[in-house]
Amino acid sequence: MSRQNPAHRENGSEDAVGRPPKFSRAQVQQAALEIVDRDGLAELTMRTVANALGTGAMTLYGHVRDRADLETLVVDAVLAGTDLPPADGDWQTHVEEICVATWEAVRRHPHAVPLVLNRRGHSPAALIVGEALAAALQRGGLDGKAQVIAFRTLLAVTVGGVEADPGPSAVPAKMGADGATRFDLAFQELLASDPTTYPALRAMLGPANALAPVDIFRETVRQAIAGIERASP
Amino acid sequence: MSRQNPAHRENGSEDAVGRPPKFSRAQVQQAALEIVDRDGLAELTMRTVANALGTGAMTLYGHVRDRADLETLVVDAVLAGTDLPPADGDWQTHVEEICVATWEAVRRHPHAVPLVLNRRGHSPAALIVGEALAAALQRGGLDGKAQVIAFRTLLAVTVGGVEADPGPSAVPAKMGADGATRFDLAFQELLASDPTTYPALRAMLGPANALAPVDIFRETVRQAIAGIERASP
DNA sequence: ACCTGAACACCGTTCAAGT
DNA sequence: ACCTGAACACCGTTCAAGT
Repeated sequence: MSRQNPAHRENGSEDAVGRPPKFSRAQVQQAALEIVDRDGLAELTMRTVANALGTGAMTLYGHVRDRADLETLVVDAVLAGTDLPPADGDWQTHVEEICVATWEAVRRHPHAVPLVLNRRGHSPAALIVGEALAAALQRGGLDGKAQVIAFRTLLAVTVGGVEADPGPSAVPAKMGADGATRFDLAFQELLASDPTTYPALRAMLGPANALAPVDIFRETVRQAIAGIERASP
Repeated sequence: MSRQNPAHRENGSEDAVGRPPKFSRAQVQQAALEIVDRDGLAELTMRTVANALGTGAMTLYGHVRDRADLETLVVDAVLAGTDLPPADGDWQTHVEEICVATWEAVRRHPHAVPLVLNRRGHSPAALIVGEALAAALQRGGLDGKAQVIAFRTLLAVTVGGVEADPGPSAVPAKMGADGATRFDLAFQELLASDPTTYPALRAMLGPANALAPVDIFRETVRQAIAGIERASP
């Protein structure tokens, strides 16, 4: 997992004569994720990560290309936590479980959500999840165009599901650029500040708050799968 | 549009004796969006926006609470560009057109996509789009739980659709924290760098690249609607 | 009331040295 | 070969003045 840049060596493999590196890229990854989970996104810094590893900021550049690479490392750690289900049973259930497992993995790290949205395309772990999803759709008999559409629908539903409701994030000590309150809360606040308009939105508030997030998400995935089946019966 | 913080006065309404403000919040919004579109996200700065308006950075704080508020202003401008369709014809087509219109509005500002993902919950313009979508679903006879699920599905598909393929962004002069290459490109690069694994993903590359982004997106919306219909016939 | 420069406490990253 | 402090060119924002 997470071998991002071939130019950076993995682990303690000292080639030639020099000293072995003080720590591995995996340790950088773990330290970064811990900081994000514990202190929030705004605290993720070259300096804070280096400090957690007991070195100076510049030492990180032996393991990480730049700040974007560090962020990718965090995203990769989050997505690597996806508990992919075995490929048995009907393909519909299999697809559903893959999406829910991915959603749950991201939800375990609410502070990392903005990073996941922006950098999942660079994460090798995202490839593994994507491959599982694509294979499940193949197993369902979809091919070519139908498979591409279905793949994009399910990816969009999963990513969009995380984005809309990234989970209860403890208010970070220092507010990140992404804001302390997440979408749903902010949305409801906005709605509350203008109580005369938006009747259709307001009518949904009651039913929405009566449902558990995971149930809402699972149902959106089921509806997506139903739509896929109907398109390719 | 975009009255975010009641503490900040709109436009040139000088109350009492003092001098009138040199510019309006709307002008800040326009200047910020222009910078994002032209120079990319990394160039959006209190100082660059202020400079575009011919003042010092601190003057912005009369119109904007902080940097996050400035970003919300950009998001609001993007979403306010949504060309909402009239509410006639069948509700399915109406819903489809709302989603496509939203997707197109965001796609007109590819550099702003990360901002939209992170801050749409704070945008009044997002409320307007959401209300239109909710009303269309009501018109389709959905109510309570079914409406909430359908709303979340369509929102997820739209947001996720933008995220997965935010459109061709001219390489910014200075690369932003979000990276110059967008998801799809990065993903294909990653895939190409490991040509032995991920057969199911690789099998989709051909069909995927043969389809126009808008066609893919429209089809995912149609499938989502089909799934909604099946759940609430 | 509104504007604004100076200054503060940060960033990511380059550079030039250390061992 | 690997590490690292100093330094550079930035940030967002506070503060204390200006008019």
